Amino acid sequence: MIRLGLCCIFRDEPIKFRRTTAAYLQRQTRDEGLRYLSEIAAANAAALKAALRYCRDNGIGAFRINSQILPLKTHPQAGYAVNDLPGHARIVADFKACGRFSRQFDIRTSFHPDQFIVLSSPQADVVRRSVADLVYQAEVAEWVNADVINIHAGGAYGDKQAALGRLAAVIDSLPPAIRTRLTLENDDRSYTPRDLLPLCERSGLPLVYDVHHHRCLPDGLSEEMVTAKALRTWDREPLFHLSSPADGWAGSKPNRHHDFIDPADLPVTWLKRDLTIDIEAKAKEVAVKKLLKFLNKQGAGHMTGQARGDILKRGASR
DNA sequence: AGCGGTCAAGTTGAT
DNA sequence: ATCAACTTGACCGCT
Repeated sequence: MIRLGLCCIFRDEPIKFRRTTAAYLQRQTRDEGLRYLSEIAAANAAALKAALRYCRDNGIGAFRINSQILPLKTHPQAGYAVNDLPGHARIVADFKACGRFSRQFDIRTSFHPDQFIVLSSPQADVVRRSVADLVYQAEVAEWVNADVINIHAGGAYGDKQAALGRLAAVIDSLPPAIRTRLTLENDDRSYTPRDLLPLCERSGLPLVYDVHHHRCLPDGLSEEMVTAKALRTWDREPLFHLSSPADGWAGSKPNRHHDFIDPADLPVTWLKRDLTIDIEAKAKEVAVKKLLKFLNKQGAGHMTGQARGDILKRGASR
């Protein structure tokens, strides 16, 4: 029932995604740069396939794809169209093969555009560039069968309600490829579940409930309450986030992520339901496998007969 | 071959 | 007023 998700990269497994920098590209001719970007894109499509295969083979049910899978795609100078890349047909075909693999083995994929993607900004150009990046990520999402593009609400600018109003207006203007995948996540600085739930309910956007952020920035709503409300914003399998604090809850910086997940940080109300939990832990696949092992043991421990093993959608022991 | 400074972008909050 | 912290390494220039 529960599936655990791995975020973007591996700690031990030799699966790497490549990148480059604008400075490096700008020292070359346009053609040389595009050839280089094409190599990286092809390598990243291969790495994604390897990542999905790893997930399948290790009982990991979801994989978050780094937003730099096509590096510098929308950079003002170094940016490019897919069709500019030499061998683009093959590259797109490779990504689409990842999409078929994802469907075939039920490995859910998602995107999490980084902090520069801000739809609530009062600066029109910031919003324009953010939307351009979402267009790119939605294009790749179509290829690879990703059903979630998850963003934060952005800055508060001293007036959260005004910022949320701008956000809602931008959301309404987005093309379907983005709109149908877009989700909102509570953050640990400005926007709590209490802030976001009304917008989610009104705009029909699912809430990606990050319980770690909620613990860092509480809003008076209980975890049980937010869990229940967030579940209702989803028209498909919900996706939540989980992490543990690096130095414990009493440490100086509880918002920093630990290498692993302390099972005590997993809300009990999340168990035994259809749910994707993205594991934000620095030990990456090692941390996911460790939690899977714990949950399997746990599931077998307090359940009997037919229910045995059903706690997890995908078993860890293969 | 290996090391380490640097990397497109926005916003906040700590100093 | 400046700058690290967010996700987090991987890359590229230099020795």
